[in-house]
Amino acid sequence: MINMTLKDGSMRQFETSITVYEAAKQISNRLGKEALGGIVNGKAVDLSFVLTEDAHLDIVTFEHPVGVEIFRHTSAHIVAQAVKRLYPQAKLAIGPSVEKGFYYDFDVDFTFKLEDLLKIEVEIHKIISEKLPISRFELPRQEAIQFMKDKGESYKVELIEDLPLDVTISFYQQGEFVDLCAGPHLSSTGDAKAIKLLSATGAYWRGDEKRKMLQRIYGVSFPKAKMLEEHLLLLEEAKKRDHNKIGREMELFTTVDAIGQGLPLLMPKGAKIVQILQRFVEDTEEARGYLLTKTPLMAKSDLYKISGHWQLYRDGMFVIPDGDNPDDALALRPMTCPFQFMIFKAAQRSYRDLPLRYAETSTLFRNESSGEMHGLIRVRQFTISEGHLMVTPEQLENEFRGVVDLINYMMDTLGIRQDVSYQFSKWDPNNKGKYVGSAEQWETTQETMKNILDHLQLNYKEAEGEAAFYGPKLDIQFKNVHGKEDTIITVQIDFSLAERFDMTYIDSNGEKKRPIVIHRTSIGCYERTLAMLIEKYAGKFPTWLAPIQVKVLPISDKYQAYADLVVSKLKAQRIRVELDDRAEKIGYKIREAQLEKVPYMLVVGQKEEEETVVSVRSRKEGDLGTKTLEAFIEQIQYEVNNRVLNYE
RNA sequence: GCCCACGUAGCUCAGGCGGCUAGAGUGUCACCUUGGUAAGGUGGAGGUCGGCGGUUCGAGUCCGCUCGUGGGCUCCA
Repeated sequence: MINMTLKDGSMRQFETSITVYEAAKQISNRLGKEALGGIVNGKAVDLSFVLTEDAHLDIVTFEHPVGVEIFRHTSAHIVAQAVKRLYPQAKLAIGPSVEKGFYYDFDVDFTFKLEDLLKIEVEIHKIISEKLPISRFELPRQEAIQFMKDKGESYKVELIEDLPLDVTISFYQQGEFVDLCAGPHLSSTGDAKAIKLLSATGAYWRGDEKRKMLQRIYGVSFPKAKMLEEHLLLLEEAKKRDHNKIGREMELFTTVDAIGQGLPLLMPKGAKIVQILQRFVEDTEEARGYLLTKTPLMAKSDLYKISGHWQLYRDGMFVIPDGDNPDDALALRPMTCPFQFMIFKAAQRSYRDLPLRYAETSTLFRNESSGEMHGLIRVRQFTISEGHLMVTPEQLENEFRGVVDLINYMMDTLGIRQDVSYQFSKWDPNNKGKYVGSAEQWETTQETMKNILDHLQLNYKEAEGEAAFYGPKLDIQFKNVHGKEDTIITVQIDFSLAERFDMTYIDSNGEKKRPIVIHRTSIGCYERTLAMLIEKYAGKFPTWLAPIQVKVLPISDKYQAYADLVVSKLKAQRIRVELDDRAEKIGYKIREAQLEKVPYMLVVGQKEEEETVVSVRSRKEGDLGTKTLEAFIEQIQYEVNNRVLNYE
């Protein structure tokens, strides 16, 4: 008799040893049909895993993340099998399940074109219909290495050699195809059902750009064809919110070949939104004790040599030669820190002056590599709500909290707080050359930061090797419509640069001390934030952010004079208004205004003129009936002053 | 920087196995219509098919290079 504790806490007894699959069938018919694998005492296993003793058992289906992983991982193996059949010389690298599906990397002496993917898909469907049983076997380390050597799979050999000595080395076989894999997997290739290949791209072996570029095939898979169709439809829908598409359609920004990559132009409507955000940010920061600075956009190399940028970040900077002497070069600034540090240093500071909080709406330049630019999200010139706080060690935690509070306020005001995730970005101790400062400094700073984050009860994930070169970061991440994650806001604690810049303050004992620096942004960079807002609201911005808040639509040109009066009264109240006085019918004008995503339309005709009112139509709710202009102005001002959010 | 896909009118796109004067919708302009809550009608203008070079009797179409856009890799706000 063995006892299994199920995930709902109930207990189940089985006569003798039994496979996970049989157990699932006995628990329920449905579970037997849908089971993809199991979790036994926290460890994911195949359906064929034999239960021999008491344990916690969780049967996983496609509704469980582990089930999805098993499913997608097997899909990757099927892709690899298909590729090996069509291109026997292809060498296998790795093929994991990832958030958006799965991929498999191959070393081939050509590149996969779209038409190759189609051929591979045909072979995949063959393999699925062959219903090949998938079985697991284990080999001792040396035999495993020899086994893969014999097959000419040099990448697999490298992988095995790098495995920890105590780990069990397992393989999975389906038909003629064998792959090194920890598993678990489905029981048969027939269970993989609906696999779709999405793209072929290049990817460096082990993510190292100095090593060989392999060919990666991305795909996605589901247990039912219908689920796959729905998923593909969802991807299409998401692309309709793409800030690149909406931003260009709504004339928020554009790009021009002759100006260059990563250098978007904000058009009047986009610039208006950024201006609104910037005013809001600067006012809020001032209210919270920040001092505004305005510093140069470029500096001599001397400055960057002190900060470490010249040594560690030179590839990322635009360097401007100055005469014949390379030592006299200027560089456009990639960060504001050294400039604000110099302001700190421009006077003798006392502990009574701290904390000093500097803020600047700062334009930065970063020479991103050419394949990196993306709409407004990755650009070469951007403007960030930058700031640095110089604090004493005692003030650090409180000031850090203050920064997080400011950030939360910003995110709440924009309505995006529930859409972000927190990441604690740490250094990579195995790559010390990328950073300034000692290992001890890094470890203690990270510990300090971790404590603060824990006190703040932020639900963060840790990311090694993601720190800035001068310190660990709290990164606030958001995902774009393609599911790609980017940092929108960041806070960093820096124990290094104060030393490099010889920044000091006099403490209460009259001794010189180094301040701790908090690098932070309150709303991130305006271009990227705008991109995120476009995608968040699909262009239907809240009234306070909408570049055009009201469109006045006269029924005909007989009411032009009244329409002009309405427009001028709104303008006098600083409401952003446009007049559509084209000789078109009202239905047509409404349709256009609606497609332009203007929050309010005011229809004016004979009735309105006689009664001196306006007919209000909202983007969201349609016809709202007539109101006096004063009442409408009051309503819109309420929305603007309170920064009312809307989700449509 | 590397890999994949793409670049045709202001915008969205069709076409393309090399062959008359390159199409549509939408926008824009003119005229008619003066209207009541998501598209009224007619007509006109607008393109050296991203750029440069090559193959050819002939290139928007084929080839090479280049610029740009989108998606990945490395990197990063």
